[in-house]
Amino acid sequence: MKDIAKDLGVSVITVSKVLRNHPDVGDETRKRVLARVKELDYQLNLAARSLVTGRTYLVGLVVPDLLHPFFAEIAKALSEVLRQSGYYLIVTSSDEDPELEEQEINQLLARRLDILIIASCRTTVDLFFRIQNQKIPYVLIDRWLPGLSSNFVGVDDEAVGVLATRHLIDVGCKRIAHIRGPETSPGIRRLEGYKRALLENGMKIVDDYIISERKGDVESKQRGAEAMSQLLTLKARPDGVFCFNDPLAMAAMNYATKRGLLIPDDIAVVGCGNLHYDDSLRVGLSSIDQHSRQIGVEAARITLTILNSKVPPAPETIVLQPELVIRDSSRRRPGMNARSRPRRKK
Amino acid sequence: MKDIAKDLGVSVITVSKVLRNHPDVGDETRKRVLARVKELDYQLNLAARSLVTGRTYLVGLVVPDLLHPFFAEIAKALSEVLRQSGYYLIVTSSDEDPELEEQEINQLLARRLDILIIASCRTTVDLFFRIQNQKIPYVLIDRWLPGLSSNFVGVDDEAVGVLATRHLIDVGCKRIAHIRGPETSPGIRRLEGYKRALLENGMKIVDDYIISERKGDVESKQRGAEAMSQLLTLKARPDGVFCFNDPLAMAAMNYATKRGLLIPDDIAVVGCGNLHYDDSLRVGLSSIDQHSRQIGVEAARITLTILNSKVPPAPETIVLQPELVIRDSSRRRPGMNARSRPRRKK
DNA sequence: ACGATAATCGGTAAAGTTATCGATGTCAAC
DNA sequence: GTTGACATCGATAACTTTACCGATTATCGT
Repeated sequence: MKDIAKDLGVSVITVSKVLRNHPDVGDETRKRVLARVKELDYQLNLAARSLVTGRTYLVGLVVPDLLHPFFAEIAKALSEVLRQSGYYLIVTSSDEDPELEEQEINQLLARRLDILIIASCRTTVDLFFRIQNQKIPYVLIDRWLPGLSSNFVGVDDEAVGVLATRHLIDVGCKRIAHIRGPETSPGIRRLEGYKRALLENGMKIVDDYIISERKGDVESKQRGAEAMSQLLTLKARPDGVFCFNDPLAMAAMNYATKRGLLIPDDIAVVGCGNLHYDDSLRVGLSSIDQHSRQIGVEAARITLTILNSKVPPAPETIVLQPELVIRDSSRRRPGMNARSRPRRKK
Repeated sequence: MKDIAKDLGVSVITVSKVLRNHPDVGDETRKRVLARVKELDYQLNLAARSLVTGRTYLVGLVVPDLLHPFFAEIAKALSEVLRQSGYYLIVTSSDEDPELEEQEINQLLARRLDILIIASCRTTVDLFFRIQNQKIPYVLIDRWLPGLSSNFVGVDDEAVGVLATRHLIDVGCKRIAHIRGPETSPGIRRLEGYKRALLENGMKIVDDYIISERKGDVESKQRGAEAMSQLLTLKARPDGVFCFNDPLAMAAMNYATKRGLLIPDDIAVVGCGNLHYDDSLRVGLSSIDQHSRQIGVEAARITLTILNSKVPPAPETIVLQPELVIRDSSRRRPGMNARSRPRRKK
């Protein structure tokens, strides 16, 4: 900038104004500056600007897993919307590790991002108070924490559990299992929904039918298979399973099929996520759509509202209603369910 | 930092040294500083540091589509490796739009990232010369451009085409089609591999069997269906298809199945990407593994080499060899191929 | 006790940009 | 000719941190 100013016989300030489209500069001068800028293909230093303005135009996104289509879709939607307002996304993955998540967030705080969007795998609120201390706003997505009043965008996870379980009941399942998710709000609430649906329909909650996540479970392929294997050893074998998410459901179905069971006749399956490949699977997977893209869009909207307002607005909470998408994995063919057709051997 | 220094009666410089683990400071002082830092939970301003040191410890990643598991996996691997050396990833998506890619890259240049990693959808090299002008190093992944000597990590795409096509020939296909990818190096080279394999086996190249991508094609679900539909109208219907990637292959298979064809008996299919759900599909999808994770790891390695060396090292090129993974979509059951079994009515 | 070496600390300047406000010039209106 | 309004431009200081080198003290061998 100094060079350009010297070359043109104007001041650095004027050059700066041109670069910011500040009206306070003559047409003639503006043209000359822009010409020289292009000539040198000069690149502004945004780090220096940030230092002065106190804004980085960077939005941090912390997710447990970038590979999971659910989060990838949110990231994509966020990125698209924010870009239009000149904000950029810096994405980090916590790998479902609370420690790592803390480190990542510290790093983002040090970089003075304008705002953070977090799908947290933490179970305590202390870290978020620290964020608030730094006066950096944040929006939670997918998962919230009790005792924390903050912006939140996600799906009604209890409704997810109810919807899936009730559907299994509707198609005639009598012994419904649940392969549950982690100890964060979606895992907890979907379990609650599952329980509520059972109770509302006069069914008992059987502990053996609820498969918990063990620590260090990451690979859903293996976990789904193991969970299903565990269910199949039970004396009163379940005839329906609600799985926390689609990858788990897929793995569970694969295992059941390999063991010779028919889906949905022997055991019906419902997942969650409504991933794009759900209807191309060996057996089309019934799933609960949680509107991932919409979550991203809404989070972006809240983000922009916060960034554009002088004083921090009151926390906003957006809870989307999930939708059931029925496919073959839970479609009982009439007169063709487990009770009416000859039993198969093992 | 000024406050901390004043509180403790030391200079700002000393505080700065402590924060950087500089040895040039006494144990006693170091402890006192660290204590006060924790007390105020003071956050370093990395933007200011960048201004002075000229390094941001940020790595830019530009991909055409974050949702595509291939790129998501690369992003994840990159992020994991780079993090260990204190570098962070800032990811942007170009949506396969060369214009948008240029804007994104400009933005990243202005932010003075230490290095860029790019899966470019551009067909000209001018932009890359501009990057070189800014003295910012970059690594290309997945796609390269002719006339550009730069770092590159990717798979041998001609081998991909040869491997897939030769396999289809091996299982007895006589009329092999190719649903091709975009006009970037992988699309071009895989097509070349396809052609070479045909010629080497004395087969003719039939233009009608090569389905090109039309401009603005993004949704592979629809494109796969349309491409397959186009192939099925041909008088001499193909009995094998090599698809540019797995999502395309999946959509093509779905369409063929819906039209009553049997896979692989009526038409065999091979994709590319070896995605994790490939063996859970209605018909397990044979695919070419392009070692996505490995690409990420190697790119990270090169990146770190560049960042750690004083003078820019000579460009490095890493070409991984693809691997064929055979599943049902191309497994001809003996005595059960299209020629030996009774024809079905359309 | 002396100089030499090492350990510890700090002063100065600089990095690239922008906010704020004051200065100058022009022109029309009265 | 004075006033006011408007357009255009620039000087100063500030944002936070670090590189470089010089200054001070402590330690030690002889």
